[in-house]
Amino acid sequence: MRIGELARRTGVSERSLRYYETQELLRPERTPGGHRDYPESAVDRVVRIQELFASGLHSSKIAQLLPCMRDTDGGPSVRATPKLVADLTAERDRIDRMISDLVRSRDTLDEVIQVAQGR
Amino acid sequence: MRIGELARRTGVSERSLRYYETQELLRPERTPGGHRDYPESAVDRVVRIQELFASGLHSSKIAQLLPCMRDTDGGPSVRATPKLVADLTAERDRIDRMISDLVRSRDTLDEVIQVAQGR
DNA sequence: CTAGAACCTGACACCAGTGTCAGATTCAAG
DNA sequence: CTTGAATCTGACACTGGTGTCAGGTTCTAG
Repeated sequence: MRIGELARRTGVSERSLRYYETQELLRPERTPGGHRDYPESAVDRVVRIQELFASGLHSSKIAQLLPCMRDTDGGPSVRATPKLVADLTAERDRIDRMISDLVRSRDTLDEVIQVAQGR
Repeated sequence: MRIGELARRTGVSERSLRYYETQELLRPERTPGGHRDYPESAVDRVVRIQELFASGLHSSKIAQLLPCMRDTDGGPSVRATPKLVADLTAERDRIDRMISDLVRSRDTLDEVIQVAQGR
């Protein structure tokens, strides 16, 4: 599929999809004329990438991580190196802390909203 | 208390504490010589501010939000305007979505870590 | 063949909180 | 008083994913 359709279906801008390619997160085929041609599996992959970006991972970590995920492209999943596992574990813990912050902030907002709306 | 101690106790840099002041998130007293002098309650307040920043709120929203929180300084809490309530509700929903993303990312990382570590 | 939509590359800008440095002033202990 | 630690203001840089624009090429329906 072409970049326009992929953008539409994932909600990610064409600009970002091209950026992902420079970061080696996506490797679309090319038509003879040079247009990008993505496989169907790219949709899921892009959604995953977006989630990981939203979670604060940098593109280089995501690039290392992707080949270790299964169901990415049906391909055999590469096993993460001990170094990468250590990095990912640190990210995991950071995400845990971030979730805690978010929950506290949500509670804070809820309280203010509730107080403001009548009692 | 002085800025150094506040920084130490909250884990927030002095640079950031000064920045918070320009954004009107903190309003410390000043010594005759011009040094900042924070009340004890500033510690909690700074922690809250950090959580809110970490949750993606911008300083202007936080500045509007803070006076509506209770326990901020023992002072009477201002009631949020309908406009502000609408904004905060949108933020709340955004935070909810962010938490969902984070949980999914955490699950992704957990799976890769688990696969890599023996079976 | 042709027109318009879609796509290409490359470049510049932005955001907004934070790090860091420089040079001057204030504070507090001896 | 002196001296070293702490603080002050102001300025510049960075980060890294994304928006946007320009100028050119490819695709596809009629």
